[in-house]
Amino acid sequence: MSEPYREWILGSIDSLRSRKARPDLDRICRMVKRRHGSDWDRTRSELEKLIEEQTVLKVNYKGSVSYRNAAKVLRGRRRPEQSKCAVKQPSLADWSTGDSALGPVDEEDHMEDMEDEMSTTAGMDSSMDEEGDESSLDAMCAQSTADSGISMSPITSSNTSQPVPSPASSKNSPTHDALRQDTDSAYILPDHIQPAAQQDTGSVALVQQPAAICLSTLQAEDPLLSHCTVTPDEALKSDGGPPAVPDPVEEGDMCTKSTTEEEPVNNGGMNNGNDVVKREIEQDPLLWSVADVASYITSVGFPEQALAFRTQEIDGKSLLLMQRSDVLTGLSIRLGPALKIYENHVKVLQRSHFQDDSRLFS
DNA sequence: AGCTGCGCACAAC
DNA sequence: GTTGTGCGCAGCT
Repeated sequence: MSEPYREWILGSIDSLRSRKARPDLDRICRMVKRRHGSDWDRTRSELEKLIEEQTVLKVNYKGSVSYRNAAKVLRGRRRPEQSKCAVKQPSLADWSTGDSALGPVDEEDHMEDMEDEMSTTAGMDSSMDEEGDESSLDAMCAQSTADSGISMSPITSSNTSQPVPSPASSKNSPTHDALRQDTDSAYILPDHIQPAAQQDTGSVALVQQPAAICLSTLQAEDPLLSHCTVTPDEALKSDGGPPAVPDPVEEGDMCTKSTTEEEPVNNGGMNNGNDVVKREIEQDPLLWSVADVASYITSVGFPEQALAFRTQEIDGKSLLLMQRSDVLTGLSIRLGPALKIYENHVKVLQRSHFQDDSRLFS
């Protein structure tokens, strides 16, 4: 999609929200048209694209369609109201793992945090079936995941993408969340990415999907991994940072702990997908575009947070200039992932980059 | 007429 | 009690 539209639409949504107006299609299109003169249909189609890539979330709130700026929803302390109505279909899960999105209190340790990050599955709602007048948009419903590290990433494939079911977190009883029925408001996936389990009754199964799903999702959603055929661990571990930098462990845990730790410089097992990642990593981060940065953040296991980087238009230069506080507070991402991203990736990239620079001058 | 601000009620947590 | 949401109304342009 064209960048201006992203800004325009997100800006309109934010603006509408700030004045307590429902950010629905009508208001969004009207505002974009008024502010920027954009054609209504064009705005609508661009909005559709944003929904598809989950920059915008389409929700059903209090019986009407509403749109959310995904980057801001991520920090939501809870999901929109739900469970007010009778359930027609089992929803997949709590989209926000509301409790865990509340703040840093549950970021006490890495394991807990990783469980936390994985504790959210795609929230979906069958209630959207009731809508009949927004044919195109209806097919493009965004899932929301405040905590899932994966499912917020852009969907690039219409037939391979799946929301990432997350391993259950005993702490937050995600199974219960998963079984909670989204009715009044929920984030919805397009049909083509609706997991099969949602179409039957397999909510529990979904929230406990094996790690392999993580890879398929990464492959489907992350261009850098789109060719990947390795295990999730390999995919995640091999790209943890620039060469010669120890790879953080936790990202590997995102999907499975089945592999042993490897040095990231050991690319012996890398496949094409990882080669892509490697090439990008080896490229000077200074040259990275916003998309490159987002892809990198996604590739190291933080697709949800990558969205924040994209939203804040962090390119390679910005990334190398980022300070700890910028990552921790400037991106509106949760403290746990933010700390990991900064300590394990941003800092590492910066160190590597500036070491290279200093070598040049010495 | 259309846009904006906001009090208020509601629901989730 | 806190927070997110948005209806509905009043004021503004």
